Amino acid sequence: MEHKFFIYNTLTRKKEKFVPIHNPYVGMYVCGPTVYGDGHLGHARPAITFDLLFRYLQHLGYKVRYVRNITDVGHLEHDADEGEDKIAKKARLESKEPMEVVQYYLNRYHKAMEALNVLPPSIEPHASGHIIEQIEFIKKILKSGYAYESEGSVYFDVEKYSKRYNYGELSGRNIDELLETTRVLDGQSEKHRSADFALWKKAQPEHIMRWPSPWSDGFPGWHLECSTMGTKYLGEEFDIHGGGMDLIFPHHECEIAQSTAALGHQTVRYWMHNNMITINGQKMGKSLGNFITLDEFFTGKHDLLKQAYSPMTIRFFILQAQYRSTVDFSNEALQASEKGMQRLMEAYRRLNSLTASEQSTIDVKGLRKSCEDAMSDDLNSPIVISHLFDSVKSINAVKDGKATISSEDLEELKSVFKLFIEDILGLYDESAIGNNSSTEAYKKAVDLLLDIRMQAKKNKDWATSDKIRNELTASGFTINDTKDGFEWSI
RNA sequence: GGUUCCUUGGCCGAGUGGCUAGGCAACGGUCUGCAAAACCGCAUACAGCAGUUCGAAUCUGCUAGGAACCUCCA
Repeated sequence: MEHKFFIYNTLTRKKEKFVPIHNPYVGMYVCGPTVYGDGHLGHARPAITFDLLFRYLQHLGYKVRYVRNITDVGHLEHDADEGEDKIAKKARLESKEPMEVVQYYLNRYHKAMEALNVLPPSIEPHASGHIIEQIEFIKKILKSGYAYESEGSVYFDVEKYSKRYNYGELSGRNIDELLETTRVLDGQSEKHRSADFALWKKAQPEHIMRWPSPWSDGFPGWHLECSTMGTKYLGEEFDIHGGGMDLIFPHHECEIAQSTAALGHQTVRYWMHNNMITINGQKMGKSLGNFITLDEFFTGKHDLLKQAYSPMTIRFFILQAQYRSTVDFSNEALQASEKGMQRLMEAYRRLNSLTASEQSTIDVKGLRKSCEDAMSDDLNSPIVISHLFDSVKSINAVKDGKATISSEDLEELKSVFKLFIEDILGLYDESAIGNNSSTEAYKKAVDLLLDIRMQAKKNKDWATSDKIRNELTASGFTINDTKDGFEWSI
């Protein structure tokens, strides 16, 4: 299998040709959500970006194992010394078991992801389910000498590590500066340096999420789960690791350090990072309090939203930007996406009612390759969409009788549209009506009404024809007359 | 303060040296009983200044504005 698929590697800061380690198998790991709150628009971005990657890799013929973790141990809220993890805190506030909180938000996350047509990953490991593995991982780092125990906690020794390896290579941070600016630590701290990070944290008495370990009853550090679970399920070396750009430092930098310290080599070939979604030019984030949850988008219930936006509108909106660009949220932009997507899906539907002719006056041949080239250029979904829109014009021209299409070209166009719209971009027709026997009957009934209207039109009985159209419109249907008939949708 | 990055027409958003992005909106027109849909036409955009070049939105420098990371964050 040989493909020219280029992806931007954060580690080298350039686009590189994708070559899997164990062709045709591909391992990809993506940082998933910390489940202590509802998912917001920002969470949709990596989910959709890496869903696009997952789908495209499969289209290219790779056998992909996609691992997306669930962080349910909770990252530390503030400085480690006064640490209380987010899930424990939320649990206390809501008087619930931590795992009850986790389950609640995880269910809601899954529901939102399903609505966005994000395929479930192959494995969705929980950090809390891999405490033993994480402890073993810490032991390896201790054994290699890059960690130290202090007051029941274990910390990673960044300075020592940086003498042999390159701490900061992913984020472009200068280790000397990092160490320089963090040199002053009061003697009370357990950490030798503040640049050091926790691998194991001793739990305070009030800390309810805790597990036994050789060092103390406590919990694993924030970065460890990804190193541990990534290598557990994908091997000591795997192809792709993804996540949001805000995770580059310190999260992914620490991951590289941990894995390298434990195993003696790096584990990840290609690091991919999606950019942020902004709101008024500023990052949408939990800590900034300027986020809009996915449910709020779906229902339109938020002060900043002028209307509800369907899951597919959100998905299309995100796919209209390349994943490494920021996307600025605004009602105008979302409305433009909604309209545009409707036009695209309308044309896709129309494809099934086109009549083929002997010859084509439109050009269909280049489309498949153009779309593939765009996808292969670091997942350039906006270019794919622009190519599809070019074909929308052709489809409409045929529909209007201003152009013709051969049956061969029509089949090709249908095939390419299905492939890119449904299989790769993961868009589905939200206004499509199912195909079971009851909807068949319902469709026939609507068709019958509109046939009667056509008859009335022929007789210039505008009162009857307008009545039928108006009543149906009032019930939520959209009726469009065509050259020699009608189209309807709901 | 340090590191990195961004600034494209009314809005969103591709493009990284010469050749059309695309979508939405607006405007004009065609079609139509009306409406809708569709189609056609339409913006000589690239933050500012200077430089490199036969030629720059695209390279270099400076200026202005903005962002991300440096602390949990997708």
